[in-house]
Amino acid sequence: MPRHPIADAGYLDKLRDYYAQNQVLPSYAAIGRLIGLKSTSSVSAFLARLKAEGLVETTARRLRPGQRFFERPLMQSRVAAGLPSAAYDGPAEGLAIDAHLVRRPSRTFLITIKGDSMIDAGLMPGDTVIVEKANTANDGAIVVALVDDAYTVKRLVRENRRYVLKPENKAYPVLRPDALEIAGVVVGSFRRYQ
Amino acid sequence: MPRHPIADAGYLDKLRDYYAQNQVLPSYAAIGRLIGLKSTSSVSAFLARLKAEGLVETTARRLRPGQRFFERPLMQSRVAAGLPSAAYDGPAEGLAIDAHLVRRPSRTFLITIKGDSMIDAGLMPGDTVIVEKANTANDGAIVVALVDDAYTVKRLVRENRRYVLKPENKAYPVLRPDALEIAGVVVGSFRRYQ
DNA sequence: TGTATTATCGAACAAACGTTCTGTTATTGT
DNA sequence: ACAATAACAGAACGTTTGTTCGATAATACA
Repeated sequence: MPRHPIADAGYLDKLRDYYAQNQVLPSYAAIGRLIGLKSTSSVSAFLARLKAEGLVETTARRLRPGQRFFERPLMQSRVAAGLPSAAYDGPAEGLAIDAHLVRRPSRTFLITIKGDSMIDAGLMPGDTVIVEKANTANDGAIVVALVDDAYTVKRLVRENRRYVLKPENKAYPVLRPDALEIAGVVVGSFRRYQ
Repeated sequence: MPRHPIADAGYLDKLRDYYAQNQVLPSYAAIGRLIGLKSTSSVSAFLARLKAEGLVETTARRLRPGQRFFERPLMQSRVAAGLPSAAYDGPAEGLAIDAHLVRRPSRTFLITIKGDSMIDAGLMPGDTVIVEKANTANDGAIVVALVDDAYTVKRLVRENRRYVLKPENKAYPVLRPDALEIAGVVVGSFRRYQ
């Protein structure tokens, strides 16, 4: 009795809302209560549909969001009409941002940018960079290096046979420390206004 | 028998990594396997410690991440000695990225920066800006405006008696649209490398 | 040394879990 | 009008869940 031909869309929205607020998916019974299904078998069928679409997965009897679960319309520059309502009124972006930026939490730390030596790379004073701990890094990567007991964020560049630390600001000189100790690789950055 | 005085730090790391990869917390038995505890009662005790610190919560028999679960250690520029190992200093300086950047989830959406018109403000092509929906904005704020059916990110500046949209790149002209419709205010931005 | 304290294990257990099967009702297509 | 289909409810089920209790061993402190 398909009362709502494609009610799944609305159901999914509610599931996403719940996850955004709780960082957990509810039990089948709770999902039923949430979206208005009285039987867990109905929930099971509903979830089977979502599974087929890659929206959720089950591993070891544990329901979890699938790849597509977090897909949401990112605003495009071009817009047909109206205001950004496709932005999905639910509070899900927060977690998406975190997962997007932090891949390995246990190896990740943050450093606040001091000064404008990396400004041409778009790193302004006060910005926070996301760093993954590492002892080595590729040529051209932005790294956090330990120089004179202070962390410094610079671009690692190969110069002849050695690596040097290059600021992204012509007003600053290239650093050629005797011992170059790398603390980590910058994998992202963020900033808040005001 | 405290074989590891503060082993919880390492345990927590593993939990966080697991969550980052799976978007779900494992069952008690699986947590035991993950961190090396053979009894679910040990896991229960371990989790009780995390609960006391606000790192996880339990609602209706369902384990979920707490507020502090997503905090990342924030390093200081100056470092006394050694590498950043401060992963678990109790209430250490930590920052939950999503909560930091997204204050009002229901009014927040994201836009990807196209072009280099805001590069002097540190917004590079490909950066994502976090936008709070609003119809008005303060003088000097970076806003998302609707100009010719396209979203554009510019700085809102008062010029005589009207507001204009000022790029942060001298190569671009100031926009003086007849009708200035503001979609939202940029409250933050982030970028991922590679 | 002796006594708390803490971290862990092992086992027992009721509650909750998700699956599966059967039956009912509404819609769709012919 | 009638079969086929789809969405759902309800009940039965074996499994898994997380809690709790008692016991053990290692450290910390007096």
